[in-house]
Amino acid sequence: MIRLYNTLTRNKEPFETVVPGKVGIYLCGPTVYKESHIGHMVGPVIFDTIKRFLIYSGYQVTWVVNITDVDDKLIGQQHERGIPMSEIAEEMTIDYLNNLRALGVDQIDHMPKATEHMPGIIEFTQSLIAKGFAYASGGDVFFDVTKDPSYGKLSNRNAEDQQGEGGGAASKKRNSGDFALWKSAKPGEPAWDSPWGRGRPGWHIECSAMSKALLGETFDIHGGGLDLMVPHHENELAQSQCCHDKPMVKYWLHNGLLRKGESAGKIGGRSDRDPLPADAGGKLSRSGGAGGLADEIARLTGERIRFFLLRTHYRSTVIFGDDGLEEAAKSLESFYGYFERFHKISKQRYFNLAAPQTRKEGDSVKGDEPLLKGVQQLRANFLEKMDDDFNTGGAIAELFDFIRELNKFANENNLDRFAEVKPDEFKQVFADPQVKTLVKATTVLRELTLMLGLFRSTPAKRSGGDSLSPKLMDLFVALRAEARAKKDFATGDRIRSGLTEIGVTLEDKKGVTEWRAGGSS
RNA sequence: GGGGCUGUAGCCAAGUGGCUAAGGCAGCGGAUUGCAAAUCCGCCAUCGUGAGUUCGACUCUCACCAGCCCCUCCA
Repeated sequence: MIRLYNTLTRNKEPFETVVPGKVGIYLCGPTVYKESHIGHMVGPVIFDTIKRFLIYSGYQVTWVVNITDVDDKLIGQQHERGIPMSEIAEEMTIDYLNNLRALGVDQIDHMPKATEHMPGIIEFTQSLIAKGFAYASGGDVFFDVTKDPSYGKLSNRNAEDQQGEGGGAASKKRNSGDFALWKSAKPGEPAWDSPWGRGRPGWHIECSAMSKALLGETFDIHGGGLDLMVPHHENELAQSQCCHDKPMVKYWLHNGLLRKGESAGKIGGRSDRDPLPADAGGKLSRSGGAGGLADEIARLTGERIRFFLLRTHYRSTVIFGDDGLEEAAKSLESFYGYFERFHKISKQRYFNLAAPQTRKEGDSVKGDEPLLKGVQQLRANFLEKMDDDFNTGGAIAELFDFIRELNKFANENNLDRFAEVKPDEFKQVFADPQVKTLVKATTVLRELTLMLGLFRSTPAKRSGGDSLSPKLMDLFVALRAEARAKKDFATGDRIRSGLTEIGVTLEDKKGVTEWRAGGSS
């Protein structure tokens, strides 16, 4: 049974969908006024994983991520850059989509834009006015927070504690905590016709209108960064609930925020003895200059970032820094190393293994071999962790045990001997019972890593560079082999240590020497 | 001031009212290796502090200490 932590109740609750077998998920996406930063990827990566897991568990899932393409910041950019808001939005949406793709996020079903839902937004606003929850005032429309007795329940605050936006609009409001559903346009600002004159939607109303349009009045999961809880989600919740007179969302999920740090230590828990390094900390924000994610991905690879994010529970605060990233890279090497070994032995690519797509299908994979029994136990552990509020960190831990079991099996049965089999003899490899067992067990691993959206295809960069390098390496390896054949180990070691210095690792396996470049960058 | 979160080994990080407190990185010892690398085996924490509840707490309660986030735009 799946359980998840609901921000609304501050408890882990059993997962029961509104409609049996179906799940609707709404995740708050970015305002596309500048390039995205790594923080924007946390929600998408975890929800991409959640969706994969839910599908695997037998649900039919619809996932919506909105794009906010009209808002004050966009207007600010329009003025600053002298380009129409729509062009900026388009440019930054492309940037966002590229980043998502690089991190393996491809499960989103709908990406609605605010500007394409104006009728729904206006209708929603009218409805709130008609029901007495909102009022028009000087071309603006505000939600009256005093009309909603449960206002503030998500963050457990009183309406009085909310500051509201103040500023120029303050004089038009009844209460300082009231927030805008519709904002009148100043000259030169993008605007749409409405019953209250030309203007644009407030920040929160689009999510209420679009989630209603695509997922219905009550849907299952609403996600977003912790920083959106106040006031964005609080206001969304108030609008939708007052408009429909029924709960908007069953489960509110909030992911923790990333902080930036170069060589940062852990956050908290250091008490008196070990204060946070000075270069750690600092929140990520575009207004604070964060961005350039595309470059970062190019430097680190999307898979490493995805793995890094999934290592930790989604609700934790995480410091995004080189220490953690390097550790993630080393961890990934264990997996990549095994995948290569697996290929040499079995002649099959891990990335091509056809694994069970559903839990039920996977349950039916059984075997009496000790390896398979062990692997099934690890799989069960893995799924138990995922069932428990999508504990990807705990689940990944099981994967390391997986790799160890697999390597051990290969060691104990000396399966590396198959690496030297010539292509015309592959038949005997395929027929070998132990190889078959290894393939079967590895397929179970594949089943699980696919769910995390990891190791879906050949790693982007494992060995380095241009076409000349392999040829040069062959030469070095050959020279070293000659030296070693003559017991001239000094020369052999000289070659190896020299290569190590420039980042190339040599591995002497039975009969052959392999080399590896790159690794962590 | 108000609302929340966190504090587990050198570092990162799961988890539980009572079996040996996951896993990773680093380190140490061993198998293997000409030596390495890779792989495998083993070692490495009493869970911020104090008090309470309990037969029993790291896990529950309270206090304290430390850190972080939100209450302004923010994934």
